[in-house]
Order: sequence, then C-alpha cells, then structure tokens
Amino acid sequence: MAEAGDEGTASVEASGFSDLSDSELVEFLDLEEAKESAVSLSKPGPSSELPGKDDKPVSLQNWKRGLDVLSPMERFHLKYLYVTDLCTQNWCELQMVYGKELPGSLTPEKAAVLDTGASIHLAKELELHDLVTVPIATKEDAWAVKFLNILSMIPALQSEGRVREFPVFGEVEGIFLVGVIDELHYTSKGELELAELKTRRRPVLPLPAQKKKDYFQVSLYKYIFDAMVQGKVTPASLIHHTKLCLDKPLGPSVLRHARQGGVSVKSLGDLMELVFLSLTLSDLPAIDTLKLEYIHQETATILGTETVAFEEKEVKSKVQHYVAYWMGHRDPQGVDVEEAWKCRTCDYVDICEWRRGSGVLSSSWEPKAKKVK
DNA sequence: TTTTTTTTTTAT
Repeated sequence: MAEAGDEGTASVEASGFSDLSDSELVEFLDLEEAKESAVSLSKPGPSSELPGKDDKPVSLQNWKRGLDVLSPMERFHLKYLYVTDLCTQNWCELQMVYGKELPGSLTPEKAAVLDTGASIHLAKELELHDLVTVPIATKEDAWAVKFLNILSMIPALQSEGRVREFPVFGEVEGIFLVGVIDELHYTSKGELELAELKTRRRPVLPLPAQKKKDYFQVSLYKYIFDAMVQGKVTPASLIHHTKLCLDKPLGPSVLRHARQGGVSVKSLGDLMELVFLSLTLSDLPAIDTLKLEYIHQETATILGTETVAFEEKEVKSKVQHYVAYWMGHRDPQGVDVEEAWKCRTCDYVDICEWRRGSGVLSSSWEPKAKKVK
C-alpha cells in the first residue's frame, strides 16, 4: 500500500510570522491566560494584584472579544475532523480542546506506549502487503494517494477477503470526518466484519469508559463506510469540505505510482470519479459486524474480544452533541464528577477551567485545602 | 491537516 511521504512539508511550515492570522494571535493570547491561571492556581496571591489585567489596550480586548464569535472549527482553522478527534471528545471534551490548543507535549512514558502500539499495527499491516512511500508536495497529492489506495484495496478485499488501513471520509451531521479503518475482512459466514485492534501496556481489559470510546470509534467507521459504499459521499461534498483543487496538477511521483498501479488518470477529478464509481459499483456490502480485540503489547496475549452492536440513533445523537461544540453552538464541557478520575491521566489538569468551575477541586481532591483552612 | 498509536498510583 502507498504511504504519502512528507516531501515539501518543511516549506509549508516555514511560513513567516507575517502570515499569522488574527485568530492565530488570539490563540497565543489564550495561551498566556492559561499560564496565568496555572500560576495563580498553584500559588494564589492577593487577588487584587493580579498583573496584566488592565494593561491591554481596549481595542485589543474588543478585537479579541469579537473573535470569540468564531466557531472552534474556524478558530483552529479546521476544514474537517478526524474520527479520533470525536473519540477523544468522547473521553473528555475539554481534554480534546486543550490538546488542539497546546499540541505536542507528550510524556516520554506515554509516547513509548503509543509507539509500541503503532509498531504492532504496522507489523500487522506488513503481513498483508508491502508499503511503498510516495513523495508528495501538496494536499492534492496526499488525497490522490489515499484514493489510489482505495482503488487497490476494494478489489483486494473482494478477492482476498481482507485489507488493512482502509481510508474513510464523509459528512456526518454537518461535519466532515476523515479516518482509517484498522481492518476489514469477510467472515466464514460471508459477512463483512470491521476489526479494530487495541494494544495495551498492561494485561488487563480497559475500563467501561474506555470501551465506550472504542465502541464509538468503530461505530463511526461503519457509519462513514456504509455511506461511502451507498453513494452518499459524493465528490461534490468531498470537494466542498476539503477545498481540494481539481485543476492543480498531480506530482510526478503520484502519477508514476498511479501508472504502476494500472490507473490511467490525468487529474484529481478523474481519480475522484473513479473512486466514487468503484465504491458504489463493486458490490461492497455495508459492514455487518463490529469487532474489537484487546491484546497485551509485551506478550501479545489476547485479553478479550468484543462484538459491538451498531446503534445508529445513539451514534447520531452523540455526534450531534459533539458537532454542536465544533460549530460554536455551545461551550466545551469537562467530565462529570463521577468520571473525575480521568483527570489523573490528563496533561492539562493544572490549567483546566472545568475543574475549578465545577467543584471538583473540593476537599476530596485537595485534602490540603482542609488542613490549610 | 497525512490518522492513529494509549491511558496512571496504591491499598482498602
């Protein structure tokens, strides 16, 4: 399968400070506020002497306030979301928001666990097919590679009965979602099954809260995949959300890869039409079953296998609720008090507004508060 | 914007 290489990324990211848009500047301001909060949380000083409150020019404050009307989609400059964004949102909406605002920082410990998981997934994929790196220069190239993958995976699924890393995309409740299905295969009964592998550092099954998140993830995949094979995800919708330029010429390495794969295509538009036809005319069924498998990273012991029922109504209403945040129809929420234990693994626990606002910081959380008083 | 990779710290 083809992998998009990251040629050209450097020049994109090297854009100068002058390119900074208004809302990007606001993000920096927000960041400073967050730092202030963290400081005042750990060592509260005399409240009237908090610095910097009145320093900002009035015009700047008004400007900032005006930009508050931007939806999170606009504020973060997002054209679409990843399936896993909504899953993180399912775990804790505020944690997801902080992750978008302050990207990057991972503890080495956590990074190592993620890395191991990624390697196991890669090894699984390599069992099924080779990987080819295709250098890309534009987002059009990147999507072209994705399309070429779909074009080769559909016949592979129908003839060999199994593929991994199947790309999915489509509009759900007004928002465009993009993701990758871990594995699709036909069972002995001839049913199309989605299998999602979850590797775990410790040899125990996840808590219900995490299982719920995983159920939601596979449910979203089915929702989008089914829409794709039913012709509900149109090239027009794809173009509308991703703002792909059909007239931008594809890179030479992408064209070469297409040719080698037996796809004679001259433009991205051609390719999209081809994908649409292949998806809808290949007799691909909707996904019949959703399976999750949990294995131990170190020993590869199977910890458990679960089959999930697809509850369309429930998935839809959850997505509607999450989308309401992204569209700016409501503020983000933290976890309920009974799920405050999630905060223990959260990188943003020190700056989290939710914890201060909802009484979670009361005696049971900070026994010190009692002593001090 | 190339998606995803996975959750701790015990002892009661």
